[in-house]
Amino acid sequence: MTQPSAPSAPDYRATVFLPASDFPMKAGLPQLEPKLLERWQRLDLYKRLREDAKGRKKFVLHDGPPYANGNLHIGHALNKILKDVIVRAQQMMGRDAPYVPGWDCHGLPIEWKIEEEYRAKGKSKDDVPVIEFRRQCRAFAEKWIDVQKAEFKRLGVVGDWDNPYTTMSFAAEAAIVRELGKYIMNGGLYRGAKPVLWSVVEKTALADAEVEYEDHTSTTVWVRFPVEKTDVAALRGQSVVIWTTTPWTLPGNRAVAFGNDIDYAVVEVAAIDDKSRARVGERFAVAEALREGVLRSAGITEHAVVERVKGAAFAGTVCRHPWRGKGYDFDVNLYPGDFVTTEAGTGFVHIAPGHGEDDWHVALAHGVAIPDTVDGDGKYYDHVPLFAGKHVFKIDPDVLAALTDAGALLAHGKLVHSYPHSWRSKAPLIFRNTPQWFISMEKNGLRQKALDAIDATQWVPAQGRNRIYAMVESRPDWCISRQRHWGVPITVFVHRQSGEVLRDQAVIDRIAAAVAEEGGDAWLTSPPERFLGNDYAAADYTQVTDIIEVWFDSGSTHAFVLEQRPELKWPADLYLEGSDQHRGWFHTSLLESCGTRGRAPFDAVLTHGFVLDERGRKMSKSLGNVVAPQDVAGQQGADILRLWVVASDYAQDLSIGPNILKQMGDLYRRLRNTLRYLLGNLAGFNPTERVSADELPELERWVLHRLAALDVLIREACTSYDFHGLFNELHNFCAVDLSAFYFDIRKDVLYCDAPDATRRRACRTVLDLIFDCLVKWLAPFICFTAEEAWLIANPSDDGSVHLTQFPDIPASWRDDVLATKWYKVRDLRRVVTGALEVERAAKRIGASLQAHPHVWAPADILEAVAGLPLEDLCIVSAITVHTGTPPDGAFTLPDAPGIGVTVRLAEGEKCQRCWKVLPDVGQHTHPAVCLRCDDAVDVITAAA
RNA sequence: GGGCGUGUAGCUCAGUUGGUUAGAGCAUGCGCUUGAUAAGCGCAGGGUCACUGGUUCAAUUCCAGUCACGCCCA
Repeated sequence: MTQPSAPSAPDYRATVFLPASDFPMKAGLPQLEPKLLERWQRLDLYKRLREDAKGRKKFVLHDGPPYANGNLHIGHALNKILKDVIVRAQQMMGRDAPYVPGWDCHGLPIEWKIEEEYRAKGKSKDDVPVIEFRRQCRAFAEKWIDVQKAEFKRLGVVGDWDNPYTTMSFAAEAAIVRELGKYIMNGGLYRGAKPVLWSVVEKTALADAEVEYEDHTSTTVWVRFPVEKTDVAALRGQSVVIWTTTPWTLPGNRAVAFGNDIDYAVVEVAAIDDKSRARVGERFAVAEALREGVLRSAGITEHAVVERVKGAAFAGTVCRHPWRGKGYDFDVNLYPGDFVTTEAGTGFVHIAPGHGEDDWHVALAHGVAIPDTVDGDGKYYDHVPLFAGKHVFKIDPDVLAALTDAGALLAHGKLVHSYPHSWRSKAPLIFRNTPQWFISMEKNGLRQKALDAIDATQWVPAQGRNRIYAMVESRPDWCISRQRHWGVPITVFVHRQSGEVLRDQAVIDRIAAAVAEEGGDAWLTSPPERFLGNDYAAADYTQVTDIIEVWFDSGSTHAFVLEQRPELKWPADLYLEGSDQHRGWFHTSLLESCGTRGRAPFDAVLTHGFVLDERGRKMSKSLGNVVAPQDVAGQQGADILRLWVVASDYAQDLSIGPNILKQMGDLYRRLRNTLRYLLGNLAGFNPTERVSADELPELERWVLHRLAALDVLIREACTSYDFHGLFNELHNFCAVDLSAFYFDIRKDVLYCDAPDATRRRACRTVLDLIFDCLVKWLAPFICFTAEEAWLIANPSDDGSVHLTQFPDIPASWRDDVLATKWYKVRDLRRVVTGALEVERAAKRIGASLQAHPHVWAPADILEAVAGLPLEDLCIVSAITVHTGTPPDGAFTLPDAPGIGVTVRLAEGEKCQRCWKVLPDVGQHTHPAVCLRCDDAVDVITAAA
């Protein structure tokens, strides 16, 4: 055992260099971060960054605009932090990386909010002038821009917040008008009539993104269509049965579709139950696969199949509309349709060309008239027999009655199924034939240009390419019109006589100039002569009053942001959004740009997944699993949230919740304590202490090698925007290489060597380098903490770690031979450490300095450790190395073959200063110390 | 219902061109230290690699299907 120190043992604590730092262990991020934000504001950091980077190669990440309503949610935070990390990393890798945030301002959700305010006051929006209504929408957007701006800034996102872009600035609106003008001039824009998803509540067509699918109970009907003429003998004078979940579309029926390859049966009814509407002896056709179900639904208990045919046999078949004689006196022809399936129904699909996409295509293909039957409110037009003026959502009983009167109703029922609803009003939608404005996918080869552009783009991760390619390949023409108020007007004049769109660049220029001065209101408030000039008579033209859908706005940001801001460039290096934007912003930006400029507005597109809770579920108020970024920033700090972003694999969906945030807090503490320990041991560090590289001990050179290896990783990861693996590496470096190895070993030197000892100066030289690397590498990630630490090491009124670049690592630091050798050193150390653990468990030692291990090792290991201060590396007071095989009973590890360790107690007494147990303790000038400490105390007292 | 994805320890992530006991860090437990101390060091436990089939001498890895979850579409 060590000698117990005498009660009067001298206290050398004052002569030991313990870490001392103003960098607190406890971060207090919620208090610290706002102060640093103030500092950056005072420094005008964004402007300084631009000045610093002037002339460097640009890196432009173009911000996808969030919608300006409501507070930020965790998805916004993920997106903006990821952007910020990339922008900061590029800047620190030597690029000029400006970042101009933006907002999407027009559109239905804001319009709806304003309408709600009116409704709350018992007023209708129709009571206010359009201009006033638009003014209120604008004010609403402005309010939320301010709120979101503050919330984004709080997360540490650096950018040109004083000068962001918005889609509602007059300049943007004018640019959008000019973009639209390009499609007017090149013929890509056309007016079509087409069934679109329509909300009868909001009285508008809806964009795909505005539609939600929810369960809805529909009335289902099985309807006989009497056959006039057919080649299927058994069916003559009988009927074809259709099934539909939308009885209200029957007045719009103009055809019936069948599947060419489907097997059909003509059945004859033999017996029915008492509730059945079928008639014994009647015949009808139905798909063989659906026969049983149809018969059951119709209450038919016995039947005979009188003929079986392939669907193709129905070609040329003509039916009557069930309401013939009541205003529906037209033929209903049967046509093949590849959308017909045997999954539900009867195998015959009723075709109402104004009420469905498939229906519309069938009508177009066969020259069937496309009737308008329903107005914008959901009421049948006056010209619709039987149902004029009635509402489609209340008409089911009338339709059933009329079908029954006509003897056409075979059966009816109810069905709960997924059905489109408006995302705002939650009301069910209908397909309705409406005049709309489209951008053609084929005119000017837009589709092919877009597909080519997709292949010319780098997609990160690569799967994104397939996703958007499939969409663009199959998408219909782009419907850009909305029958609403809050948006950029579709600035088109249509000739009253010919219906032709006016194509005149001079007119477009006049409109754009007016919009640039007065906003989109100019179109609504000016007399048409202002734009038409003297070349056209206003009386000859009608002015379109629709507005442009918001996706065209945001799809045009490249035109009014990238192209027009001198600090940016077109195309952008990178677009970065959630994976839903394959259908959204990536998609519309691609189309808009390909249609006007022939290529994508980006070179690369990065997508990230969605944020889920810790169990992988969507966040929702009802589940109570929502994590708000404002709460995280306020309770744990924005740096914790930033760490979460960086530690997560954004290529997949991301999880967050209390446990994960706690873990991020733990990881953060390790990083923070590493910085703190570095700062603490660099207290009073003076560059003149530095030791040149060739004087460094091997251990220090090994650390430099690790820094060099990390430097490569950092640059690779930042270049490929792939941070989570890097973050693991950085954290492991701090935990494993530094804290558990280098720092632990060098404590003795740092604390106890004399200040002028080369060994200590070498260590501090390297600590300084580690700190410089680490704080800069971490700066894009934990931007607040990095700044806090940086300012302690580099006090300054106007300095910032964010104005630095990643350190240039000399190539000479890399030493792979040394690294290989030190794997062996650490193998040996692991065996020693393991042996000490056995001693500790047996209560023979406590501190490792009480031990004197004897080590047996193979020649290659011994060669590796030759000349190294093994007792320091193993943190023991003495160590003895033997060649040959270890004795029986020596401690070994399976993965370190040939290395064996036995442990004896170190001989001598405990040095009261450095706590090593050494034979010479007590033989020097100062009492109860070893030789090294004796000298050190001399130096320190002499200096004092 | 269709398209695109994902599923490896409690958590964040590695890994496998198919091949011995599947790794790291964190968390947990135990021990040490008490001169990084609401810190530091060490050791240990913890995984039927979503499930089921198939190919193969051999599958977590390849194939097919199933389930779960997410995004997009209908």
